[in-house]
Amino acid sequence: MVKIRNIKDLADLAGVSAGTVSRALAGSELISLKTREKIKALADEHGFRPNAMARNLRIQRTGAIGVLIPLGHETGQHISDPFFITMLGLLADGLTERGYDLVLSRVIPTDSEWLERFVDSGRVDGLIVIGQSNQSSILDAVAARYRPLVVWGGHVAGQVHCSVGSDNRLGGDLAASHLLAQGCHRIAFFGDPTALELGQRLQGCRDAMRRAGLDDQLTVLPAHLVAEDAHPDIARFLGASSQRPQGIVAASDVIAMSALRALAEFGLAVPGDVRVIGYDGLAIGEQTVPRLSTISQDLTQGAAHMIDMLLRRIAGEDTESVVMPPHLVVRMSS
Amino acid sequence: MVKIRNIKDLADLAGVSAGTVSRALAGSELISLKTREKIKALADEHGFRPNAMARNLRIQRTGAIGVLIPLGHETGQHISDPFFITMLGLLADGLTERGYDLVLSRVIPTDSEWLERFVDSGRVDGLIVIGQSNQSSILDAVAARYRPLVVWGGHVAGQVHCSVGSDNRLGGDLAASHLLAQGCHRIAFFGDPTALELGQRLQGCRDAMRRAGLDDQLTVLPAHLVAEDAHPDIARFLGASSQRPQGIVAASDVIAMSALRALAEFGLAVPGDVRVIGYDGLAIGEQTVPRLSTISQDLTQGAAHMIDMLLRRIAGEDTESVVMPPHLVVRMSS
DNA sequence: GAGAAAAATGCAAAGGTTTGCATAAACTGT
DNA sequence: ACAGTTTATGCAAACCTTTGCATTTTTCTC
Repeated sequence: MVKIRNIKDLADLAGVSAGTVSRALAGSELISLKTREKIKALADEHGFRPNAMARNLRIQRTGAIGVLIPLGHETGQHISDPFFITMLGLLADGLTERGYDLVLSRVIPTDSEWLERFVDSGRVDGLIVIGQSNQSSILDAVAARYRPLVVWGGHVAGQVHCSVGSDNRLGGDLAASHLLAQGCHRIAFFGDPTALELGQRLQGCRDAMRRAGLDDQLTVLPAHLVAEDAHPDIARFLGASSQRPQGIVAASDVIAMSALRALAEFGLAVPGDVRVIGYDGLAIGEQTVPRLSTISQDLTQGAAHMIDMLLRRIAGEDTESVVMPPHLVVRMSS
Repeated sequence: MVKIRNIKDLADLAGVSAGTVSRALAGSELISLKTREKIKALADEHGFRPNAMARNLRIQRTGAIGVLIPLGHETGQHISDPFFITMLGLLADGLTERGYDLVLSRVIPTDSEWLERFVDSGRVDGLIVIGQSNQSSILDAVAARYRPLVVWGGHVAGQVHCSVGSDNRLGGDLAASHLLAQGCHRIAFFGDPTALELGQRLQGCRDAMRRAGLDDQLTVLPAHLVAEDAHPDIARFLGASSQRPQGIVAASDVIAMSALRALAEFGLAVPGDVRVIGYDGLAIGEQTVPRLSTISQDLTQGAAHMIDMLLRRIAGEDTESVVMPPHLVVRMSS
């Protein structure tokens, strides 16, 4: 049995031309049902699949979507936030379903060209960036000339790039309002507002505080997103502040977990002494002690939106940014 | 300014041949330094990069490594275990460093061809599979004919595929021995032993129990790996068992988190009433209340090993499986 | 059964690189 | 100034498909 290396080999074997084989394998109606099935059977038998690279070159598409995770506001290199695997899983499934591969790349933006490089490399048909981090202007610059780009994150007026995300400001507002309603006056925000989304969440907290006439009762601790780094900062903060906060709005569920642990170590009861609310609505929040209240974002829908919009952009359409409503989920920590 | 679409355009512009441009951009010594720099400058100026697909076709490599996560023993579709994002991050970094893209795919093995399909698609130069799940025999079958394949997971005698992982049996043994040393007699194992690695961890527990003469004091609760699903099972188990375990060996840190929460809800103190130890050594274990004891595996080293071995396999070398020693990390939960 | 229409297949170009080999240009030494 | 090297560049094949158009084969109609 000869080894079938390409379409030509199979064509010779079947006694037809290469073009016919190509069309037959693609299921083209141009080829008679009889030969079509004969060729398919032959291909199956020899385990032959047309070379993907040659195909890509010819039809001028890679069949791959790049997913980038910029870590601009991260000092550490690690990234263990379950948020990302949740989002990645959803994207991987959705893209596979649509016939695309997912090319993953983490980026620590040291220069301003990290995105250009990827775009120009021609390795993907489109790009999804997860989180703007502090790289909004670069995203805008590239989006101006490169259409198939969709970003998970916040939306601001005048933004050039197309984004999908929850209304972070509203989310922050919901979180702070909830704590205020529970009787907290002094509130602390844990998170680095340099990142666009987190800045918006903080803004939302400010809104709520202002409405309550408690503008000056909000303090900010720019804890790092990275769980392992956040804890010392949080511990120091709780130890130092003479005016201990009565409520904590954490910019993510993972930061909230760090907060829960630090509070436990200080012997403070949650929600008795301090109330805590996270952000993201991850599954892990169900497993904390006490179970974490949070502002949940619908990642399933978000991922679906991103994929849908990206494919439309690849097809040449234009799409508007999407801002989804976040939801307050009250569990045991507040 | 004309648009440079390919090497030929640039060649015409520079007044040289396409071959020269190709070599110049590749930095070949065959081309004089002068022309080399002139061409590079010209390429820069026009933002030109050689077409990746054409390149791939010509040199017969995709420059991509597939990373598959089979979810064979999972009932649910979700997968939020931080283990994966940690591993994925390490792999992404390592592969990027070596000039490879990472193509991610989650697989729910419904038939026996999920792996064949990916291998034969020709979209990648090599494959890393994370976790054997219950698909060991399929991995073996494919490994017999497809060399560039490395698997994260357990190792068993006679195994065909090349694996990298920690000594799960030893790890299970360490965990159980530790609990025994703390005075626990009745021990429960939380995890689905259908998955190869988890089965080995259970085996290790059995070893330790046997040495202590307590073979019959070990019970098994095949909780699902998925955090959100595990909790009800665990709660039911704790509620039902007349002989409540004094120690719990969880097959992963995430399962351990579920256990911690369930115990808290039953009003049981950890480690006072029940001692708990997890497996993986993830960062998240530092953030639980109480901080989680665990068996840690060195994922950084593991990822490095997998990449190294895979590249050697791509180069045609042969490689032996690697079994790394796990380490007992005692924190507050045991 | 001849001619026209329809159906099935073949031909060859195009997609953009890389690279072995051939050729041309620039040197070396005498 | 010339033969002999060395160095720099050009040529064209190869990588493997897909697809518009040309051509052959089949089917149908009268």
